[in-house]
Amino acid sequence: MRRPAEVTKAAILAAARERFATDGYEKATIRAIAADANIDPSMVMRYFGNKDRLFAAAAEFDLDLPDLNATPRDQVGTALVRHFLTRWQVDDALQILLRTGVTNEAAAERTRVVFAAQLGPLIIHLVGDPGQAQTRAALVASQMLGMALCRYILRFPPAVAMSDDEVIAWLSPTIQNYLTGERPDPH
Amino acid sequence: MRRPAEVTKAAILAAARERFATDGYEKATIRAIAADANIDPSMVMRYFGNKDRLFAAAAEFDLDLPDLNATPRDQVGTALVRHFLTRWQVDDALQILLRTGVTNEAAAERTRVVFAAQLGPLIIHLVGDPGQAQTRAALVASQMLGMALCRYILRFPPAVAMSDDEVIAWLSPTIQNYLTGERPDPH
DNA sequence: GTCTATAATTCGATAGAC
DNA sequence: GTCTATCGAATTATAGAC
Repeated sequence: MRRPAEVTKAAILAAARERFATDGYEKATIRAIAADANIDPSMVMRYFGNKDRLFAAAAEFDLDLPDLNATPRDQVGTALVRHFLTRWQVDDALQILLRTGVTNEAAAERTRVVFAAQLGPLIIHLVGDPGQAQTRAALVASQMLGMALCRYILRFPPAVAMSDDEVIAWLSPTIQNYLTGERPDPH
Repeated sequence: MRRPAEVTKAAILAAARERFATDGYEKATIRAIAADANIDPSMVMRYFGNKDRLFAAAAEFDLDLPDLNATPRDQVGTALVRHFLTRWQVDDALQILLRTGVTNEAAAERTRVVFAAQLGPLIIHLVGDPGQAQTRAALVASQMLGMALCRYILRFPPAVAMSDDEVIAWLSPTIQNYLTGERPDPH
C-alpha cells in the first residue's frame, strides 16, 4: 500500500518518540520503532539515514515555557513548577531527554542545548546578570529534573504517592528561591 | 596463569562497577568488562552466572550516610549536602545507580531499595512520623540526585562550573527545609 | 514507496579441552 | 582456573527487485 511520505514520516517519528521515552537510546531499536509504526524497518533508514539522525529528528523540542514576566514576581516559582509538572504529562519530551541523555552523549548534548536555550533566557529577564542567570537555570533544572527522575523514571513510592498539589507546595519555595532569592555567599 | 578465585572475582567486580558507571546497563558488555579485568569473558559467566547477577553483585551499596542526630538540628541540611557531594567523588555508587536505573528496571529497583533503606530511617529520627519521613526523603533524593544528574551525568556547563561551596550554599537551605521545615499545605 | 534478502557485527551464553 | 570454539539471537545498515 502506498502512502504519502509525510504520513509515513510522521508515523515513524511518533513511534520513535514513544520508544526513546520508554526504552532509552540503546534499547529503542529501529526494528521495534518500525513495528510500532506498522512499516518496514528499511523505511526508517530511507527517511532518516541512520539511528542518530532519527533521534535528532525525534528530539526537537519546545519546552513551551511560560512568560515569567507576565506573572507576579513572587509567584514565578509556583508558575514554573506547575508548568513543568503539566509539561511532563503533555508529551514525551522531558522523558525522552532524561532517558536518553543519561547513556548517550549526543542525547545529553541535546538536553543541554534545550535547557540552555529555553530556560536560560527566561531567567535573564528576572535576574539581569546573564552569568547569574545560567547558574540559577541550572539550579532550577536540577530540582525539576530530579523530581521528574524520582517520580516518573525511578518511581520512588513516596514520590509517586505525592499529589501534584503536594509537589507544587513543596517545590515552589525552592524554585522561587533559585529564581529570585538572594545569592548566598559560600565560605 | 592460575589466580585465586577471590582475586579474579574482585577484579571483575571492580571492572564491572566502572563500566556500569560510565556506560549504563546495556552498553556495559560482559566482554568489555572482562577485557578491562584482563580475563576471559567466560570467567565472568563462571563466577556470576549471568549479567543480571553480575550487576546485582556489583551494585551492593552502602551510602554511608552521616548520623544526623549527632549534628545540630539547624545544620542537618548542610551536613547532608556536603556528604552527598563528597560521596559522589569517593566511588561510583551513585553514578552506577543513576546511569543504570534510568533504563533498567532491576537497577531502578535497586536504587529504590538503597534510598528507602538508608535515607528513610535517617530522617525518621528527625521527623517522628514515618509516613512524613518517606515523603521528605523523596524530596531530598529529588534535589540531590537532580544536582548529580545535571553536574556529573548531563554535564550542564553552569552546573559543572559551580564550586562545591557554591553548590552547598545554594542547596543546603533547600535540603534543610525538606528535612525540618514546616509541612506546607497544598490548596 | 515498499519490501526481501542479506551483509557485517556484536551480544549473552554454553560446551568442553586442558 | 583458564581458555578456545561456537551457537543462536539480535542489531545497524546496504543492495536491489517490484
